[in-house]
Amino acid sequence: MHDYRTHTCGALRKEDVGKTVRLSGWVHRVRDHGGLLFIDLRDHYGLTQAVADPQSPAFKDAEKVKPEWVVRIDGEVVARTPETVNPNLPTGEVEVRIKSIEVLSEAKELPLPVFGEPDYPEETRLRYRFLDLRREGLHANIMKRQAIIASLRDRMREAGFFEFQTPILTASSPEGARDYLVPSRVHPGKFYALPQAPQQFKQLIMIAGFDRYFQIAPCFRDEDARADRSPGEFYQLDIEMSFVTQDDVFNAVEPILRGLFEEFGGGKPVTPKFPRIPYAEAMRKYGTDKPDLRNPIEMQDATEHFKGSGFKLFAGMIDMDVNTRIWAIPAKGGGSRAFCDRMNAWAQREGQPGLGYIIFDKHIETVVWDKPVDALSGEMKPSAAYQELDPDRALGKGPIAKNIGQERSEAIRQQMGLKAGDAVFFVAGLPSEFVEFAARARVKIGSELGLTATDRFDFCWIVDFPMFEWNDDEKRIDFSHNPFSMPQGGLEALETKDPLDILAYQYDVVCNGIELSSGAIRNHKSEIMEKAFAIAGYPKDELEKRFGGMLRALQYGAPPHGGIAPGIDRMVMLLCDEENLRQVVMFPMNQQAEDLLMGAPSEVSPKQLQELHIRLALPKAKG
RNA sequence: GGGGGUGUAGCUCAGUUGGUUAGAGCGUCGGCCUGUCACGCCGAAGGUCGCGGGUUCGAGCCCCGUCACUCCCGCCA
Repeated sequence: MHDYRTHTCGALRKEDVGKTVRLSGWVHRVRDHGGLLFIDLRDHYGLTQAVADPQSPAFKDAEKVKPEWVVRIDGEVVARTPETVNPNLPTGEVEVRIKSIEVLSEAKELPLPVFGEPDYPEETRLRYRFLDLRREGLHANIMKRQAIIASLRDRMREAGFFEFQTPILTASSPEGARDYLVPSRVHPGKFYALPQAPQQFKQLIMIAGFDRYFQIAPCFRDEDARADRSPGEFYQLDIEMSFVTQDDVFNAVEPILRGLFEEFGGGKPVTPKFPRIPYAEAMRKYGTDKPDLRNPIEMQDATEHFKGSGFKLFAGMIDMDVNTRIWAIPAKGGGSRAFCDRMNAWAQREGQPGLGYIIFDKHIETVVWDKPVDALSGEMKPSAAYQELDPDRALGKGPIAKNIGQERSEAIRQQMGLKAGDAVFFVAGLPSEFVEFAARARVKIGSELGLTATDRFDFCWIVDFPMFEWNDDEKRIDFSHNPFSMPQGGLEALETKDPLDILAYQYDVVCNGIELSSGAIRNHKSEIMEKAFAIAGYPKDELEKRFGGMLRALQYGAPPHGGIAPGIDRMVMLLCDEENLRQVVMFPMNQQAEDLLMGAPSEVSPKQLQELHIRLALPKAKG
């Protein structure tokens, strides 16, 4: 018989009744009835109930075991009587009658229970991550993560991609995030950097002629953490393809993402054909470049309706500044005073002056009869009654409606496609200043009114990002996304158009309001790269210094190429329905970028520093 | 770097207007219990109320400082 087990704790079934078996695992729960003792034995594969009675010579040993001890149990598989079957366990039709039990490893009193799934402080969980990982929910998430990654590898290979590794110790890139630096022992005073992404390497792989690359790529950025953003390190499904247009990238990646979400999304429907929304349109309709399309609300411009209107606040703003815009946010089913006031109060809490609205009520008017109401009695009884005049119309209510009048209110209602019982909210001013709030109002209205679906994966491509943007702090033109993107219109556009009007073959893929990835068709011509960097204020020698390798590669026959890099952690979070990365990463760091289990970062010995030619210049202690 | 939240038993939390000896559930320990699977019942141990200072006759509670964790802003080509 094997030293530790003949079966796993998830294996035994009714067919195994009568077998003598050996199981090893952790003591999950003990239920001691005095005359009868149950031990739930757990391993990776499942849970099996073992039972000891006082006649058994093992009873005394079995009484001693405690939760999370590791034990080996020898015994006989017996069928449970019908009334004692546990339908919640795959092994619930049988149990193991204990013949002998041996303790392989004891456990101290637990700092956090493995049994059950309540919340525990992050610090404890991270310090005892190995215990936390034994718990069912986290264990399942980590297993799902590895299945997702395995599936991605299969799908990528099936789609004709090849997995290549790229260096971890590489050169610092001055663009983008803060680098993690690694001192060089051999070259005093010089440093490697960990890659923020294999961006340049994957382009070099294309230039080297390998045609289709992917990698489950570790990326390192020394930036502060968020709930959905690990400090330090994370993984991307890094993809690059040669001789492709933007459409080719979409056509390659979309089925992989859709298939993945269909496979692991628990049956939630996935967008059959990802819509492609230009950046400018997304900003106009949703106020953001990562819209949650489960929320059906689309904003519209309603400036015209307020021009010269009796609502002096908005009309005045329009007169003062031609760039003033009034955006309307439709709120189906939001046509109640209580709801609109609540939204207004919310806006004020958010630091806004308020959130103007029109409520659309039923088109009802008071009608006075001066004819007999009761024909039989003939009694003359002038009385008031209400009549719904026109079910296709609605009556605008609220201060704004009062000031702009019914005609303009009705025009707004028709433009927004609203009915009686609905409402519309307005944000006013310069779009650049209010979009962010408008986007939040859209999200708030959608969720408050229950308009936003919760049981779907809604994908879209955001396309046609601007190549450059105005950096108002430094009063200069910046790259708005990736400096390696191909501008639409190529060199000619760069030479003739206003830089801020130039679009790039730059795209994002968004799911449920979460940006999964950016990607681009790359700039494969050195002269276009030189021109683009010149517009962003980098002279040629600067470009040479920073991206010399890349620039050189572009001068020796670079194929047109492009790619994308969806974030693995975020996809797993979506598929595990988790809000926090720590629920889907095996050994995460805390928000201060510390590994509490291993004790990283840590001080190193003077000898190590000496070898690296490093002397510390520590900040003075506070106080 | 900045803002918010939290910090009370091993764990999750309650703790009234500042007022006697700071409570509950889970866990731990002891006892009882032959069909439980969140077993049940009885009992016990377990507290620097994050830390330091202040106000007060009196502070878990109020004030100041500080630390830790967390969420957010900045940052993340």
